[in-house]
Amino acid sequence: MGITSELKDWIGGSLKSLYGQEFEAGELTIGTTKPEFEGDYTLVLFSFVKVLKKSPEVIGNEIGEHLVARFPFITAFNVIKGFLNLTISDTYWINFLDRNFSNSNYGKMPGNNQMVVVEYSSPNTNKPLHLGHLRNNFLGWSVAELLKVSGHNVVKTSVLNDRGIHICKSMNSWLQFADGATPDSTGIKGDHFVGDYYVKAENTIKEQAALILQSMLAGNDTTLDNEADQQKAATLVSRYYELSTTGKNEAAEKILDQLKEIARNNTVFFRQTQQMLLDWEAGKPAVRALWEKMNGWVYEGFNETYKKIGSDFDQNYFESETYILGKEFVEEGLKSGVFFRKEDGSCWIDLTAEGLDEKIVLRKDGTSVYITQDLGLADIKFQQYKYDQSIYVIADEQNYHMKVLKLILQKLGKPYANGINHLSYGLVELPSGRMKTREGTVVDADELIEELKNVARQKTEELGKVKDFNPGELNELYDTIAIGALKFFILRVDAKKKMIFNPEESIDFHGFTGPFIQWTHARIRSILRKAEEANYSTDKKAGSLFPKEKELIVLLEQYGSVIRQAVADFNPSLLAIYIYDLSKKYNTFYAEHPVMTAESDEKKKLRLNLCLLTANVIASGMGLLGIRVPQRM
RNA sequence: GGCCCGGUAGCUCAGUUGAAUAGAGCAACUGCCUUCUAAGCAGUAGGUCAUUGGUUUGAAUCCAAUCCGGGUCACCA
Repeated sequence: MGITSELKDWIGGSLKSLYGQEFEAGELTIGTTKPEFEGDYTLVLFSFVKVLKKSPEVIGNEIGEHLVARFPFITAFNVIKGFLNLTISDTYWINFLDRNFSNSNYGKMPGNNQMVVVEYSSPNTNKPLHLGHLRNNFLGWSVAELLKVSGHNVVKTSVLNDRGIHICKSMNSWLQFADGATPDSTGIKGDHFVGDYYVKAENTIKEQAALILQSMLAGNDTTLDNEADQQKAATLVSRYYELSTTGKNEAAEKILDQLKEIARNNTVFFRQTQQMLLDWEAGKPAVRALWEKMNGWVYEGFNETYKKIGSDFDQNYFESETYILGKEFVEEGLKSGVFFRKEDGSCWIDLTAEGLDEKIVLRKDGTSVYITQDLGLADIKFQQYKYDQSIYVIADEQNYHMKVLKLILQKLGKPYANGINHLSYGLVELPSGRMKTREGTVVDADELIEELKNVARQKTEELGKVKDFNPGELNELYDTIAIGALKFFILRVDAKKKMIFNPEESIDFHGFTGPFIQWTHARIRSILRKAEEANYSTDKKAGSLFPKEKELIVLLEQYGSVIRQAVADFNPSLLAIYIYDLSKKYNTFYAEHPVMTAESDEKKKLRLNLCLLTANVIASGMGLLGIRVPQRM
């Protein structure tokens, strides 16, 4: 189970027999001993002082003596201030290493029959994936793997946002500007190809809107095609002039924004796009065919990128199929009084008692809104998988939405509501702030990976350690390093926090990075290959450990508890940090102790086992982050 | 404005449910490759943990207030 919980058991036993007091495991604070003190693990004594009415020194000595007398694996103790430092015997650690060095399942937990659905990625089909999507993909994939390794059954799902006004913009743009061009005819990757037409659409709307705005400000509103807009615009324009002539520029700006919005909605291009959406909903064959064709291009592009970054899904849901869902929920909610209908026919839920607002669940025209669709999808997922937990990997912009989703399902008395969890992650920002598609400040996923591959190639050629690799092997290595650098860079930071990506400084290959860990692994493999060539083997067992050897084993022993913590918190960064610490520790050990030329056979054997277990834990841990480790680099 | 999240070294980030002198990497400086891969190791320097007050044997961590930054409160998804 892990040395820490074992120690807690032992200490709990000592406390009971010494003082007749029961303590819960949570009441015992145990951590690794700071390097400047003697010992391996440390118990904090302050919390016992009040209950036991003795000084920490006395308590520490009494517990220490009791433990040393009862457990041969605890060989020594010392009490400094309020801390009891315990030394675990070398034999304990050597035995641990013996038991696990060749255990290929080290760190894995047995199955627990829990079903977990993880929804992640969920892109729009009108533009290629960018850095923000990557964080989502890496997190979702890694959390799913962490759940698997800790014994859960996992289904990875994705919702493709494949319909809506944004998709129609790309379609309309393609019709007007493409002249029949396709990804094949141009050689452009499908998702980028469609994304380019989306950008063209936005630019067209912007240009047309600018003209309309100009004309509105000149007092000419005939370009607006309905009276309501004309009146609204006229009022806003006069207010705008009023504010700007009296120097209230900030308020005037806000009015101008509203006018811009009206102008956008009145452009010919936008009107056409709206009509297209209506035609799509009516099932007009030509529009549907175009829609399918263009989405097909995007999927081809996505699949290529997914393959490159290692994302995979057991089940795809399509918004074009789910957007009508959830209406039966509304009926059900109205009947049970959880929802109510307003005069205009729209349906709502009142969440003010929970400190939230009223939330609409059905439009007055009877169509579903976002939250309604999600209610329906949650239900479909449950029917399909009978999940114990359903995890949504979604950016923290949607914290409120997810809170509402769970709350509504709870109010409707759905048994699966409590299993809904939001893995909320912060946005990836540039030093200049948020990435914006409209402003072209988005870091494209494919381009970024290509750049990193180039850096990997350059660096590898410089070092010249794999000159015998063939082109295929080299390409695979560059992929491994580039994706490793990128994934580690993103996964090493706490998902909840927003992170800043600086494209100038780009992603490093030294220090606290993926390539450093990959290189450490390659370095270990190199030793292990040498040992294999030498056909080395012995039955001799070492009897004692050097500090660097012991520290490494102590760290290796913690792998399982790190995984448990990472799963419990849905937080792969704990694992990333751990693997880095382990690599760092190994390199320190490496610099101090030779393996193949060790001072004795038993030391050589011990260190080879240490190398093997370290390599296995690095490979397995990196695997859980979705990062491959090379044999050589 | 209501609600939510954040503020730790020049920069990017750690800091489990409060515990010993707040840690890494990058950038700067010093050593170390005829010995298992130097994408490394060892070391130096760098901090008013946003501010103020409180709780506690003990606070970066908990509480309150203030300041700064972000998100959200759509018949968009």
